[in-house]
Amino acid sequence: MATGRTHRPATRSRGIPEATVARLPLYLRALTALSERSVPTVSSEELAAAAGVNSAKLRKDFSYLGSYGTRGVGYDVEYLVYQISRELGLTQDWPVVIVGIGNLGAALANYGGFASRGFRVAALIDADPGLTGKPVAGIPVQHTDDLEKIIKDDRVSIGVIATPAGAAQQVCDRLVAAGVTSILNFAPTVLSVPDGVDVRKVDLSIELQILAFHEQRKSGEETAAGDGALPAAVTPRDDADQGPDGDVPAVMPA
Amino acid sequence: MATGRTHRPATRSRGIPEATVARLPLYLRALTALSERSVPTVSSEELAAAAGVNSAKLRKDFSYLGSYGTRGVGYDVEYLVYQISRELGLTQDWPVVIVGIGNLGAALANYGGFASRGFRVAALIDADPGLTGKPVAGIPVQHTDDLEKIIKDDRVSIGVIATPAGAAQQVCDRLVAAGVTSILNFAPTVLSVPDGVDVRKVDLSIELQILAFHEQRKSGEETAAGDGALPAAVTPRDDADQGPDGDVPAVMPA
DNA sequence: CCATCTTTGTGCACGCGTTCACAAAGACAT
DNA sequence: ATGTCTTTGTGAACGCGTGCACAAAGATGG
Repeated sequence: MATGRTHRPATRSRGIPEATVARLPLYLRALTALSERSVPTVSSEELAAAAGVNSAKLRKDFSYLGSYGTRGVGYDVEYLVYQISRELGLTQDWPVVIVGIGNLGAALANYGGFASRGFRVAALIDADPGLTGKPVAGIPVQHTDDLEKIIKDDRVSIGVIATPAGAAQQVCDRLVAAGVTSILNFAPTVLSVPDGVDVRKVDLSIELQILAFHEQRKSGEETAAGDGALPAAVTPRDDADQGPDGDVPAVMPA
Repeated sequence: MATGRTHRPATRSRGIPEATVARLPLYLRALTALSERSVPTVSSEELAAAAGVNSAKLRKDFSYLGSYGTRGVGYDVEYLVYQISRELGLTQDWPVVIVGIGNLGAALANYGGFASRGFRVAALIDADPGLTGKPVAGIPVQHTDDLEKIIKDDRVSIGVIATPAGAAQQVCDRLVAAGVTSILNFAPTVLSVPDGVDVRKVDLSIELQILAFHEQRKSGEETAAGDGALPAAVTPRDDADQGPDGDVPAVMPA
């Protein structure tokens, strides 16, 4: 039933791998910086360093777009900026609605990176009548009742959900029903959407927990002689009374 | 030189795959919800549906932690909550500092999901002297000058960077020098960190661009007879004057 | 105690993504 | 025109992640 699918499974639209698509914005950012410094060309090695990836990976990524480099020279910065922008669809206008204007929603509305690349905040929507009409980031907040009308009038296809978890699925359903086919979800919930709708999630809590996992590993490495690596800069956190398997919780399985 | 590495390459600490670690918080969230409804046990099928993943994947994920299920019955909810929490390191206290108290930093400070699972906002730090002392989310903002002291006094090992892009690398360097070994980066920049330091990034702009890519694909599918899927609900966006390869940019490569 | 039924745990195969390593291609100097 | 030097583009191998499909394990009922 495709509930909560985040990365798309294997639809790979025209041959550009999903992993490559996810890196294109990174390259674009690095290239834009070079462009502003009027750098004419760049080698895969330099650009890869700027984007924080392997140079072979970068070359293979670009090879999916076509042969835009010149051997012995590198890539033309301006040309590549245009090609990647076009491939990502950033040469057109993407109206975006943000639903849920709390702390996070307001921060997103104020975020400059939005407007920079083809994205335009078409509307801010919140369920709180007290907010209706109040400007946030220069845009008046509209009430949830008008959600469908806003989506349709402005032909919005991308929605950002920044509501509490409890409201997210309902908002999502309404967005999709009104015609939104891409959703960026900040609410800590798994969203169910029909086929043909893309969902990407940004989950602060999950990221922190992943960091905590690795952090814990760095601290407690008593048992099992180290498998190499783990060189320096490890604060030796003294109170490591967290037995690797010792104590049992109050509750036991039947 | 390991610059800007996000997912760790292949260090796989004790056999738990990175992909599994990334899903554990998802399972934990679903299990916590079940726990609050006093559900005693859950099958892999049910839990997988709640977490939005394949049931076989979930079972394999759990198998890396050990054999915590009972065949014919399922998994004990409370026990699994504890085991996953322990594995993720959430049974201990993780002091976190947030650097950069702008719109986003303030939103993060107010985010409840922080405190819920072992994470504690130890300090808010900003370079603006005008902010120093002012409470945000009930915590007084401290000045960047005291960053090192705060990190060391509170034994902080996780830092959240919510500064503008220009300041991020510098803040990162100071955090790392002071002893932070895990960083969650919200600034749109590639961070360079020494080995042994984990960086995860949350980049709104990148997520939107990935969505735009797929959105563009949904709209313009003139050439190349569809490879199946893509059934309905596609707004037929009329003005598709974006030739798949036709027009050339103003700037051409040499 | 045995049969049946449910659900876990996992062997296996497949596909995607990454990386190495190198041949091909072009720039540039002589 | 020829040779050298740089850098791209990619074939091939490898490893990780995913999902199928099934045997093993235990619960449950007679």
